[in-house]
Amino acid sequence: MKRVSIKDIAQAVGVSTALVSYVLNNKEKEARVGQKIAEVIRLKAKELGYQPNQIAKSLKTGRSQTIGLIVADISNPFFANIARTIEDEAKKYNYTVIFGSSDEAADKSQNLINILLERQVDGFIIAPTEGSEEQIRSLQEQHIPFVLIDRYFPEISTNFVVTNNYQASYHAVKHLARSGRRKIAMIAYKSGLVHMKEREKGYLDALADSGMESGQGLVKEISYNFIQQEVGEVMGQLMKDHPDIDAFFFGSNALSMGGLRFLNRNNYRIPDDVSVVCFDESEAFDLFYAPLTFVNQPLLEMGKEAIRILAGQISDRAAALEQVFVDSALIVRTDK
Amino acid sequence: MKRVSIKDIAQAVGVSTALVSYVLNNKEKEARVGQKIAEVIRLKAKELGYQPNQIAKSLKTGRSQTIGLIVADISNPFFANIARTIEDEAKKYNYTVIFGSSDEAADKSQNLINILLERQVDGFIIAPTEGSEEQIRSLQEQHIPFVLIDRYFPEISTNFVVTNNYQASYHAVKHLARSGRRKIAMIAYKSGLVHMKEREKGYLDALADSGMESGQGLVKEISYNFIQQEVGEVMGQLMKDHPDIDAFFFGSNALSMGGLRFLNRNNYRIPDDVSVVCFDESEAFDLFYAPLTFVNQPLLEMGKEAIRILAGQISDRAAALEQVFVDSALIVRTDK
DNA sequence: CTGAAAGCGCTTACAG
DNA sequence: CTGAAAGCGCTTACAG
Repeated sequence: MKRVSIKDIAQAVGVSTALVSYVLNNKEKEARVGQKIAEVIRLKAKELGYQPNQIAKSLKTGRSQTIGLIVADISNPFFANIARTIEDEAKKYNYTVIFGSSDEAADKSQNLINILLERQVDGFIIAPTEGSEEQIRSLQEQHIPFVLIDRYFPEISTNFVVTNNYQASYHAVKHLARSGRRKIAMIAYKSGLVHMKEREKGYLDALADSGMESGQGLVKEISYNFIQQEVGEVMGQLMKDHPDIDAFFFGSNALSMGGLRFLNRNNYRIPDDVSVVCFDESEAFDLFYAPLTFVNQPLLEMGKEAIRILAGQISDRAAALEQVFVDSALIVRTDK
Repeated sequence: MKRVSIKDIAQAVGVSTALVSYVLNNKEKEARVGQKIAEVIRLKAKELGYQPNQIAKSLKTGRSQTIGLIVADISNPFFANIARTIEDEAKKYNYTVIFGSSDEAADKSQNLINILLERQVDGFIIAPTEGSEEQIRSLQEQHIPFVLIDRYFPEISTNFVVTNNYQASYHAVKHLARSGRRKIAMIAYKSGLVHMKEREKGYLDALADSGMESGQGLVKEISYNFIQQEVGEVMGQLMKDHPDIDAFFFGSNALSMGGLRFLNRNNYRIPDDVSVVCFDESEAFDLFYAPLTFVNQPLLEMGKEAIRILAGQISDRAAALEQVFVDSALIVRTDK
């Protein structure tokens, strides 16, 4: 059962495909198509249940109206939420989104980029993995529009939308210090990526500015692929070496989950034994026995900005780079 | 900067585009292309950094190697996890996935289907919304491959992969009864969709089989769009009307979250005041003060099956329908 | 106001 | 073993 094409309509009405194309794309004025014939064409199109073939359109116009979204893992709530805002925003610009999960692995990222490029996406939104600098540079050389999200490479001039990680982290730790905590540990990812480094830096500076001894030995880095296993070991060791730790700052939502689980299992009470601040929200917090303070990234705003910038780059390759730092809020929760 | 095409390679090597096409698609044997020339072509392709244009390929072959995934909401952990398994499985079959969220609204679903159809997806995986029967029938009439997931329409013969909702629900409630609960309420969605209806039926039958009075008055239905508001009101009213309720069965992950939040806020202790069983897992359970028993759907298996069936339908439109019921496990958690 | 025609980048019989 | 050619479904100058 062949789908109906522009040609079918043209034949049915008795005009050329050119007219049909103009009318169906609302270019009647530019093409000065007759009023009545336009009406007839439109009617026939509806009657036959015509659906434009976007693939054919793309081939001709060089625009697929599709964008590629590469995140670390679509099943991670942080990225799932980002994906949703991007989906909604993209729709407003008439874009459809193809997504892929890189699992923080450069080779998977490269593979995804290739596949999406073959699919002729008009642009990318990418949460770049460690070691993907060359991939990003290559995109740049090919003049393919993209905007990085969540992280970026300081040494490469690109569009990006990220939260102000340093500041968010600094405030979070300052908050702990102000509420009287004197030995604050941080659990982070083992990653050279700027977002994590900035979070660590914010933590360290906040310690220093609060007159605490350098936290160097109190920042622990976990492998992305073994969070659940490593978090327990690492925190266990930390508490053994430093029984006087009185607060934890968790560098991401997955780290928070793992860390809180450890604290629960080992019967550390929050906030009596240790205080906790988490980077990113989790719906799990709502059910936790203690109110949890966390850094709240404005996902909706990030998604909006990313699409806005990308759409701008697509329609004008010469558009100026945009580097957006959005501010995260520290949501302080306490009812004691 | 034009991307390099098959024509560029042909010219550079001095052969026809036909040869290049055959070689690059590994059809040298069928086309009996010369060994050496094949090698030269391959080399030149690599040298020029050739990337096939999948759009052009699609137009010619009528296959986009793309599948459309329609879920209720990609930011819902249940669907985000499904999406991930589908992404991974699809890749194995060389498919790429475009997704969209319907928000359980039939008009959005229709809109998504249209957009994806225009994009020439080879098939769909759909968690159908209430009232989308006609959309599904229409897909069927157009002989477009698809498989429903999570829910289906009993009155329409289609492929689907769903969990055995009735059974899962029945066991869950039986479990509560066996552990001595005598007045079990259920919080469900207001929905005519079979998955929710079956869950309610399983609940009712389990009550009856356990010698409890009909639970009719103890099933409450919440509007999808107002969970957080309604759940509190509804449960508050329930507890007022039936102070002797000693257990709740929550019909979905979002309902569980809302319900548990209500219990927390109102200081009902689990399991001392009320017992709870949830449909679907949530990472929030790990951090909850009490061990939570839940129905665990095998998402990975569901994703695998869905793609397997869809791929089968795509390559053979005449393939027999497949209706898969996977079994969910009741994960009993208790350390008291 | 309208039509004939080229062409987007491929694949694939067909002919030799 | 290889090339010329048609055609997938569109858009868009160009000519009239």
